[in-house]
Amino acid sequence: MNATPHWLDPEQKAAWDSFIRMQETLIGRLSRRLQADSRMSAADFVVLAGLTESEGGRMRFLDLTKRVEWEKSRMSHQIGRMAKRGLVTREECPDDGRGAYIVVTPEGYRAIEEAAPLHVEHVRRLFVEAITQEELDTLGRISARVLAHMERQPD
Amino acid sequence: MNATPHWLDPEQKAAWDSFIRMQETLIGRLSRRLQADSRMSAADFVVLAGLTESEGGRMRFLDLTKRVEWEKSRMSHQIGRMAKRGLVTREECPDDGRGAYIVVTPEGYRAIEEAAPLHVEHVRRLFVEAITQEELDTLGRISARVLAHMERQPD
DNA sequence: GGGCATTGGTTGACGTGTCAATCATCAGCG
DNA sequence: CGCTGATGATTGACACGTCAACCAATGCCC
Repeated sequence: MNATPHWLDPEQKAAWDSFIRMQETLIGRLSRRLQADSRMSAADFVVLAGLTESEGGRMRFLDLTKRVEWEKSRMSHQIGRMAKRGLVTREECPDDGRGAYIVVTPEGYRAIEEAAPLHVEHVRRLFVEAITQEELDTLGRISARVLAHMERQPD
Repeated sequence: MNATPHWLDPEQKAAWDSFIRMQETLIGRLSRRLQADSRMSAADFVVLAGLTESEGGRMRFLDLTKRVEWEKSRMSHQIGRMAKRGLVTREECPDDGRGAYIVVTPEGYRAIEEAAPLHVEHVRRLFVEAITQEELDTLGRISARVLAHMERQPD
Protein backbone atom coordinates (compact mmCIF):
# COMPACT_ATOMS: atom_id res chain seq x y z
CA MET A 1 0.00 0.00 0.00
CA ASN A 2 2.63 2.50 0.99
CA ALA A 3 0.57 5.67 1.35
CA THR A 4 2.38 8.93 0.81
CA PRO A 5 4.37 9.65 3.94
CA HIS A 6 2.69 11.40 6.77
CA TRP A 7 4.97 14.45 7.02
CA LEU A 8 4.83 16.92 9.86
CA ASP A 9 2.75 19.95 9.08
CA PRO A 10 4.66 23.25 8.78
CA GLU A 11 4.09 24.33 12.37
CA GLN A 12 5.05 20.98 13.75
CA LYS A 13 8.14 20.92 11.59
CA ALA A 14 9.13 24.41 12.66
CA ALA A 15 8.78 23.49 16.32
CA TRP A 16 10.72 20.27 15.86
CA ASP A 17 13.50 22.02 13.96
CA SER A 18 13.79 24.71 16.60
CA PHE A 19 13.99 22.15 19.32
CA ILE A 20 16.64 20.14 17.55
CA ARG A 21 18.74 23.16 16.74
CA MET A 22 18.43 24.55 20.22
CA GLN A 23 19.31 21.34 21.87
CA GLU A 24 22.34 20.74 19.68
CA THR A 25 23.65 24.24 20.06
CA LEU A 26 23.13 24.28 23.80
CA ILE A 27 24.68 20.91 24.51
CA GLY A 28 27.54 21.71 22.16
CA ARG A 29 28.33 24.98 23.81
CA LEU A 30 28.11 23.62 27.30
CA SER A 31 30.43 20.76 26.64
CA ARG A 32 32.95 22.91 24.84
CA ARG A 33 32.90 25.30 27.81
CA LEU A 34 33.37 22.46 30.23
CA GLN A 35 36.32 21.20 28.24
CA ALA A 36 37.87 24.65 27.98
CA ASP A 37 37.27 25.65 31.61
CA SER A 38 38.04 22.38 33.30
CA ARG A 39 39.72 20.05 30.80
CA MET A 40 36.87 17.67 31.34
CA SER A 41 34.32 16.19 28.97
CA ALA A 42 30.60 16.10 29.57
CA ALA A 43 30.96 12.37 30.05
CA ASP A 44 33.59 12.86 32.76
CA PHE A 45 31.31 15.33 34.47
CA VAL A 46 28.30 13.06 34.46
CA VAL A 47 30.27 10.16 35.87
CA LEU A 48 31.93 12.20 38.58
CA ALA A 49 28.63 13.83 39.48
CA GLY A 50 26.97 10.45 39.82
CA LEU A 51 29.79 9.00 41.85
CA THR A 52 30.31 11.89 44.23
CA GLU A 53 26.62 12.00 45.11
CA SER A 54 27.04 8.55 46.52
CA GLU A 55 28.28 7.84 50.05
CA GLY A 56 32.05 7.71 50.08
CA GLY A 57 32.37 8.51 46.39
CA ARG A 58 32.25 4.81 45.57
CA MET A 59 29.71 2.75 43.72
CA ARG A 60 29.29 -0.61 42.13
CA PHE A 61 29.97 -0.45 38.41
CA LEU A 62 26.48 -1.47 37.33
CA ASP A 63 24.76 0.78 39.84
CA LEU A 64 26.70 3.66 38.42
CA THR A 65 25.79 2.87 34.86
CA LYS A 66 22.15 2.60 35.90
CA ARG A 67 22.24 5.86 37.75
CA VAL A 68 23.38 7.74 34.69
CA GLU A 69 21.46 5.54 32.27
CA TRP A 70 24.33 4.45 30.09
CA GLU A 71 25.17 1.16 28.46
CA LYS A 72 27.68 -0.82 30.39
CA SER A 73 30.17 -0.95 27.58
CA ARG A 74 30.13 2.80 27.28
CA MET A 75 30.74 3.08 30.99
CA SER A 76 33.52 0.55 30.89
CA HIS A 77 35.39 2.48 28.21
CA GLN A 78 34.77 5.73 30.01
CA ILE A 79 36.00 4.42 33.35
CA GLY A 80 39.07 3.10 31.60
CA ARG A 81 39.89 6.54 30.24
CA MET A 82 39.14 8.27 33.51
CA ALA A 83 41.25 5.81 35.44
CA LYS A 84 44.15 6.48 33.11
CA ARG A 85 43.82 10.16 33.94
CA GLY A 86 43.59 9.50 37.64
CA LEU A 87 40.03 10.68 38.22
CA VAL A 88 38.72 7.35 39.47
CA THR A 89 40.07 3.92 40.36
CA ARG A 90 38.68 0.43 40.13
CA GLU A 91 38.57 -1.69 43.26
CA GLU A 92 37.74 -5.33 43.64
CA CYS A 93 34.49 -6.30 45.18
CA PRO A 94 34.90 -8.60 48.20
CA ASP A 95 31.49 -10.26 48.06
CA ASP A 96 31.26 -10.75 44.30
CA GLY A 97 34.30 -11.89 42.42
CA ARG A 98 33.06 -10.51 39.10
CA GLY A 99 32.07 -7.12 40.46
CA ALA A 100 33.98 -3.88 40.71
CA TYR A 101 33.74 -0.76 42.75
CA ILE A 102 34.46 2.54 41.07
CA VAL A 103 35.92 5.09 43.43
CA VAL A 104 36.51 8.80 43.00
CA THR A 105 40.10 9.82 43.69
CA PRO A 106 41.05 13.06 45.44
CA GLU A 107 42.02 14.25 41.99
CA GLY A 108 38.50 13.46 40.86
CA TYR A 109 36.96 15.42 43.71
CA ARG A 110 39.18 18.38 42.97
CA ALA A 111 38.20 18.24 39.35
CA ILE A 112 34.47 18.22 39.82
CA GLU A 113 34.48 20.71 42.65
CA GLU A 114 36.25 23.08 40.35
CA ALA A 115 34.09 22.34 37.34
CA ALA A 116 30.61 22.28 38.83
CA PRO A 117 30.16 25.96 39.72
CA LEU A 118 31.44 27.07 36.36
CA HIS A 119 29.17 24.62 34.64
CA VAL A 120 26.10 25.82 36.50
CA GLU A 121 27.05 29.36 35.65
CA HIS A 122 27.00 28.51 31.96
CA VAL A 123 23.73 26.64 32.23
CA ARG A 124 22.29 29.76 33.78
CA ARG A 125 23.81 32.13 31.32
CA LEU A 126 22.92 30.21 28.17
CA PHE A 127 19.67 28.61 29.13
CA VAL A 128 17.94 29.57 32.36
CA GLU A 129 18.33 33.27 31.77
CA ALA A 130 16.85 33.03 28.33
CA ILE A 131 13.40 32.14 29.58
CA THR A 132 11.01 32.88 32.42
CA GLN A 133 10.53 30.69 35.46
CA GLU A 134 7.19 29.73 34.11
CA GLU A 135 8.60 28.72 30.76
CA LEU A 136 11.28 26.68 32.47
CA ASP A 137 8.58 24.95 34.44
CA THR A 138 6.56 24.26 31.35
CA LEU A 139 9.60 22.89 29.60
CA GLY A 140 10.26 20.65 32.56
CA ARG A 141 6.73 19.30 32.50
CA ILE A 142 6.77 18.74 28.76
CA SER A 143 10.08 16.92 29.02
CA ALA A 144 8.79 14.71 31.78
CA ARG A 145 5.76 13.90 29.70
CA VAL A 146 7.81 12.98 26.65
CA LEU A 147 10.08 10.87 28.81
CA ALA A 148 7.16 9.01 30.32
CA HIS A 149 5.66 8.49 26.90
CA MET A 150 8.89 7.03 25.56
CA GLU A 151 9.14 4.66 28.47
CA ARG A 152 5.82 3.20 27.44
CA GLN A 153 6.92 2.83 23.81
CA PRO A 154 8.86 -0.10 22.45
CA ASP A 155 12.37 0.60 21.47
CA MET B 1 36.29 36.10 47.16
CA ASN B 2 34.72 33.00 45.67
CA ALA B 3 31.17 33.19 47.01
CA THR B 4 29.39 29.89 47.43
CA PRO B 5 28.23 28.76 44.03
CA HIS B 6 24.93 29.92 42.77
CA TRP B 7 23.24 26.54 42.35
CA LEU B 8 19.94 26.06 40.61
CA ASP B 9 17.00 25.91 42.98
CA PRO B 10 15.23 22.55 43.22
CA GLU B 11 12.55 23.34 40.69
CA GLN B 12 15.01 24.71 38.21
CA LYS B 13 17.23 21.71 38.68
CA ALA B 14 14.33 19.31 38.23
CA ALA B 15 13.31 21.02 35.01
CA TRP B 16 16.87 21.05 33.73
CA ASP B 17 17.39 17.39 34.56
CA SER B 18 14.16 16.40 32.86
CA PHE B 19 15.09 18.32 29.78
CA ILE B 20 18.54 16.79 29.59
CA ARG B 21 17.29 13.29 30.14
CA MET B 22 14.49 13.67 27.63
CA GLN B 23 16.71 15.12 25.01
CA GLU B 24 19.34 12.42 25.40
CA THR B 25 16.87 9.60 25.38
CA LEU B 26 14.96 10.95 22.42
CA ILE B 27 17.97 11.66 20.25
CA GLY B 28 19.48 8.36 21.21
CA ARG B 29 16.43 6.38 20.28
CA LEU B 30 15.89 8.19 17.03
CA SER B 31 19.39 7.67 15.84
CA ARG B 32 19.43 4.03 16.82
CA ARG B 33 16.18 3.56 14.91
CA LEU B 34 17.58 5.32 11.88
CA GLN B 35 20.62 3.10 11.97
CA ALA B 36 18.57 -0.06 12.39
CA ASP B 37 15.91 0.83 9.80
CA SER B 38 18.10 2.38 7.15
CA ARG B 39 21.73 1.61 7.98
CA MET B 40 22.30 5.31 8.13
CA SER B 41 23.57 7.56 10.92
CA ALA B 42 21.90 10.76 12.03
CA ALA B 43 24.84 12.58 10.49
CA ASP B 44 24.26 10.89 7.14
CA PHE B 45 20.63 11.86 7.31
CA VAL B 46 21.29 15.50 8.07
CA VAL B 47 23.76 15.82 5.23
CA LEU B 48 21.55 14.09 2.70
CA ALA B 49 18.55 16.13 3.83
CA GLY B 50 20.50 19.35 3.38
CA LEU B 51 21.87 18.36 0.01
CA THR B 52 18.69 17.03 -1.50
CA GLU B 53 16.77 20.16 -0.59
CA SER B 54 19.12 22.03 -2.88
CA GLU B 55 18.59 22.33 -6.63
CA GLY B 56 20.12 19.33 -8.38
CA GLY B 57 21.24 17.75 -5.15
CA ARG B 58 24.54 19.57 -5.35
CA MET B 59 26.05 22.24 -3.17
CA ARG B 60 29.34 23.94 -2.51
CA PHE B 61 31.11 22.32 0.41
CA LEU B 62 31.07 25.38 2.63
CA ASP B 63 27.48 26.26 1.82
CA LEU B 64 26.49 22.82 2.93
CA THR B 65 28.39 23.05 6.18
CA LYS B 66 26.73 26.40 6.86
CA ARG B 67 23.29 25.08 6.06
CA VAL B 68 23.57 22.37 8.68
CA GLU B 69 25.68 24.47 11.05
CA TRP B 70 28.65 22.17 11.35
CA GLU B 71 32.36 22.79 11.54
CA LYS B 72 34.07 22.30 8.26
CA SER B 73 36.37 19.61 9.52
CA ARG B 74 33.45 17.60 10.75
CA MET B 75 31.82 17.93 7.37
CA SER B 76 34.99 16.98 5.59
CA HIS B 77 35.34 13.77 7.55
CA GLN B 78 31.67 13.02 7.11
CA ILE B 79 31.74 13.58 3.36
CA GLY B 80 34.77 11.34 3.18
CA ARG B 81 32.92 8.52 4.89
CA MET B 82 29.78 9.05 2.83
CA ALA B 83 31.75 9.15 -0.40
CA LYS B 84 33.36 5.86 0.50
CA ARG B 85 29.90 4.37 0.87
CA GLY B 86 28.71 5.87 -2.39
CA LEU B 87 26.11 8.26 -0.98
CA VAL B 88 27.74 11.41 -2.34
CA THR B 89 30.62 12.38 -4.58
CA ARG B 90 33.01 15.30 -4.65
CA GLU B 91 33.28 17.31 -7.85
CA GLU B 92 35.75 20.00 -8.78
CA CYS B 93 34.60 23.56 -8.88
CA PRO B 94 35.26 25.24 -12.26
CA ASP B 95 35.36 28.83 -11.04
CA ASP B 96 37.35 28.28 -7.85
CA GLY B 97 40.31 25.92 -7.94
CA ARG B 98 40.16 25.28 -4.18
CA GLY B 99 36.47 24.67 -4.04
CA ALA B 100 34.42 21.51 -4.25
CA TYR B 101 30.89 20.58 -5.03
CA ILE B 102 29.25 17.84 -3.06
CA VAL B 103 26.71 15.89 -5.08
CA VAL B 104 24.12 13.34 -4.02
CA THR B 105 24.40 10.09 -5.94
CA PRO B 106 21.37 8.04 -7.03
CA GLU B 107 22.33 5.73 -4.18
CA GLY B 108 22.10 8.72 -1.87
CA TYR B 109 18.65 9.64 -3.13
CA ARG B 110 17.46 6.10 -2.72
CA ALA B 111 18.81 6.02 0.80
CA ILE B 112 17.16 9.16 2.05
CA GLU B 113 13.90 8.55 0.28
CA GLU B 114 13.70 5.27 2.07
CA ALA B 115 14.79 6.64 5.42
CA ALA B 116 12.82 9.86 5.67
CA PRO B 117 9.28 8.48 6.04
CA LEU B 118 10.38 5.99 8.66
CA HIS B 119 12.23 8.68 10.50
CA VAL B 120 9.23 11.00 10.57
CA GLU B 121 7.14 8.13 11.82
CA HIS B 122 9.45 7.69 14.77
CA VAL B 123 9.55 11.39 15.52
CA ARG B 124 5.79 11.29 15.63
CA ARG B 125 5.58 8.17 17.68
CA LEU B 126 8.16 9.08 20.27
CA PHE B 127 7.75 12.81 20.48
CA VAL B 128 4.88 14.53 18.72
CA GLU B 129 2.29 12.09 20.01
CA ALA B 130 3.44 12.52 23.56
CA ILE B 131 2.25 16.09 23.81
CA THR B 132 -0.53 18.35 22.60
CA GLN B 133 -0.29 20.68 19.64
CA GLU B 134 -0.24 23.55 22.04
CA GLU B 135 2.61 22.10 24.03
CA LEU B 136 4.54 21.45 20.85
CA ASP B 137 4.01 25.06 19.90
CA THR B 138 5.15 26.25 23.28
CA LEU B 139 8.21 24.08 23.09
CA GLY B 140 9.00 25.52 19.68
CA ARG B 141 8.71 29.06 20.95
CA ILE B 142 10.84 28.37 23.99
CA SER B 143 13.48 26.73 21.83
CA ALA B 144 13.53 29.65 19.47
CA ARG B 145 13.91 32.00 22.39
CA VAL B 146 16.82 30.06 23.87
CA LEU B 147 18.44 29.90 20.46
CA ALA B 148 18.12 33.64 19.97
CA HIS B 149 19.48 34.25 23.44
CA MET B 150 22.52 32.07 22.78
CA GLU B 151 23.24 33.88 19.58
CA ARG B 152 23.57 37.08 21.55
CA GLN B 153 25.90 35.47 24.08
CA PRO B 154 29.65 35.14 23.65
CA ASP B 155 30.97 31.72 23.10
C1' DG C 1 53.97 40.98 -10.91
C1' DG C 2 55.72 39.62 -6.21
C1' DG C 3 54.48 39.19 -1.64
C1' DC C 4 50.93 38.08 1.77
C1' DA C 5 46.80 37.64 4.27
C1' DT C 6 42.35 35.22 3.41
C1' DT C 7 39.48 31.67 1.97
C1' DG C 8 38.23 26.75 0.94
C1' DG C 9 39.09 22.51 2.26
C1' DT C 10 41.86 18.27 4.07
C1' DT C 11 44.45 15.69 7.45
C1' DG C 12 45.97 13.33 11.76
C1' DA C 13 45.64 12.44 16.38
C1' DC C 14 42.88 11.58 19.88
C1' DG C 15 38.63 11.06 22.88
C1' DT C 16 34.11 9.25 22.60
C1' DG C 17 29.92 5.90 21.54
C1' DT C 18 27.92 1.49 19.70
C1' DC C 19 27.63 -3.17 18.72
C1' DA C 20 28.72 -7.82 19.17
C1' DA C 21 31.66 -11.08 21.15
C1' DT C 22 33.96 -12.68 25.06
C1' DC C 23 35.18 -14.04 29.79
C1' DA C 24 34.84 -15.03 34.60
C1' DT C 25 32.02 -15.78 38.37
C1' DC C 26 27.90 -16.98 40.54
C1' DA C 27 23.25 -19.11 41.55
C1' DG C 28 20.21 -22.83 41.07
C1' DC C 29 19.13 -27.36 40.34
C1' DG C 30 19.64 -32.32 39.36
C1' DC D 1 29.23 -32.21 43.30
C1' DG D 2 28.83 -30.77 38.42
C1' DC D 3 26.10 -28.59 34.74
C1' DT D 4 23.86 -24.70 32.92
C1' DG D 5 22.23 -20.35 32.40
C1' DA D 6 22.27 -15.70 34.10
C1' DT D 7 24.98 -11.76 35.78
C1' DG D 8 28.98 -8.35 35.99
C1' DA D 9 32.17 -6.53 33.42
C1' DT D 10 35.87 -6.03 29.60
C1' DT D 11 37.42 -5.95 24.84
C1' DG D 12 38.02 -4.85 19.82
C1' DA D 13 36.54 -2.98 15.78
C1' DC D 14 34.65 0.67 13.83
C1' DA D 15 31.92 5.25 13.20
C1' DC D 16 31.83 9.84 14.85
C1' DG D 17 33.44 14.74 16.55
C1' DT D 18 36.94 18.17 17.86
C1' DC D 19 41.05 20.53 17.72
C1' DA D 20 45.04 22.20 15.67
C1' DA D 21 47.97 22.11 11.92
C1' DC D 22 48.33 22.25 7.27
C1' DC D 23 47.99 23.05 2.12
C1' DA D 24 46.65 25.19 -2.07
C1' DA D 25 44.31 28.60 -4.66
C1' DT D 26 42.75 33.44 -4.55
C1' DG D 27 42.52 38.37 -3.93
C1' DC D 28 44.73 42.39 -3.05
C1' DC D 29 47.95 45.98 -2.60
C1' DC D 30 52.24 48.07 -3.44
